[in-house]
Amino acid sequence: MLDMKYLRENFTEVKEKLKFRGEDLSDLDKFEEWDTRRRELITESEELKAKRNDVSKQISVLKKEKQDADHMIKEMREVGDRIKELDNELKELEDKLQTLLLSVPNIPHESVPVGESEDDNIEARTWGKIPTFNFEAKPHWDLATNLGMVDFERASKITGSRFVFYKGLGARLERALMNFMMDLQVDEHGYEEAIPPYIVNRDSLTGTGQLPKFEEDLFKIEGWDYYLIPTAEVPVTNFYRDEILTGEDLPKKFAAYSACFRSEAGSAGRDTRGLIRQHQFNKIELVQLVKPEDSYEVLEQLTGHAEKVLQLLDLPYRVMSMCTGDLGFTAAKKYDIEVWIPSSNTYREISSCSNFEDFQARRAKIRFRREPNGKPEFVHTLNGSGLAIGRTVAAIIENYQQEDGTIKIPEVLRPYMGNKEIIG
RNA sequence: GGAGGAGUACCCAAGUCCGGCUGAAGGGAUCGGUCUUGAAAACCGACAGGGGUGUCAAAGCCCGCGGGGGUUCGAAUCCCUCCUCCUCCGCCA
Repeated sequence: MLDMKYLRENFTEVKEKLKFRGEDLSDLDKFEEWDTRRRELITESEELKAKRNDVSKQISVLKKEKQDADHMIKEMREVGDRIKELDNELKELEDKLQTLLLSVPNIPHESVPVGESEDDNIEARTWGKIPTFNFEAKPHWDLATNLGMVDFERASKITGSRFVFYKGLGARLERALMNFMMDLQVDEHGYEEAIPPYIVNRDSLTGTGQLPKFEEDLFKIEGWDYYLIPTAEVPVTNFYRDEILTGEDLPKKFAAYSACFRSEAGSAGRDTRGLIRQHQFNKIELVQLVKPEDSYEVLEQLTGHAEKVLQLLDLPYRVMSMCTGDLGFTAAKKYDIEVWIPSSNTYREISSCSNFEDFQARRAKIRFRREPNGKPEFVHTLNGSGLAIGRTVAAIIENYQQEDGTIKIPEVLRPYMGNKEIIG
């Protein structure tokens, strides 16, 4: 959410910057009119309230002295009615204004490349050597199924499409990665370990920006105003919602393990096979709350923390800087980390690291005080996958496959896999 | 699921029956000071906070006693509703 005062004072400039996002901004035109009317209503209502407060005190005195106050009471009754009218109109208007503000995307940072689609994203760097095979690389779903690591067909029977049943060394690999990633982020990068609720309420999803605009992407619990989390970002960022931290509290760094649930509305037919696009997947999520002046430096660090996982697993990847048209609704700046997937001869997103500046903090009212008696300021929030575990499994299976269909286990994972060296 | 109880500021807590100098007491913590070689103790002082409006800035004003609504000239106090927490019973991983 943008700051109302900032929007008021920089209206044309903000509109100009948001244009590059390629989102529909026609509603924004109503802002100035509504904002003006809002302040008119507040002024009139508050003047009357001041009067009422004053006269009520006089009435109190008169009553105590056993004097007549009927005419004042009668007058104040009318004032009260008028206040009620004004406040009703005000509430209606503020609801509309709030809805409007909640649907305006974040302003891109000046370092974000201008562009319309993913084709305009800029490659920031690449790492690792793309493997060459002297045989035809097989897709991970065939390899994993043949090795008894996963069962897609039975998952479909049990639930439906876009679900997977991990078993045997597949389940073990998933669990090994979970522990490996968490140990790295906690022990080496200083994050606090977290396991959040997988079900959250509407306020939390509004705080991080999934609601009100993107309800169709979520699974909702029938009969409740609860939703399955699409990412641990939601419960973890909301940990300090409606709170004021102190300057010394910052930065807050969480590494959270959770399952993630996504309806994948609108991606029918895409990535229908394999582990890439599932309704449910596991993820280690990095979340940081920092002082505003630190957030861009921290974005680089946090992206590095995610990259480190791939480096230790020796999986080739590239880092893409998202252009204005591919930023998403909430981010001011975003890097996607894409891992090499041999069977499709391309890089696929495995992590997304974003700086939201104060966009989420304002929605969720997460603030801090620099000095004991200082004015509260909004923190900056950041997050990034460190990493999506299902996609990491897919990448390992494909990059570490051997001609006979077995999979070499990356060395750093072997302690987590009973010191096995090969799945086969 | 059944029966009770409770939410007041950073923490504890009075006030709620009986609406009006409560414009929220008191204590602790915190911050500043005096004293001291330094510290502790003691004493003195500051301390709702937050939001809104307004303004170059400010003053002023409005709203704030878990959230929302209502009654009233006037609500921490009365009414309705929701949420959270606690105790007991039942059930249960």
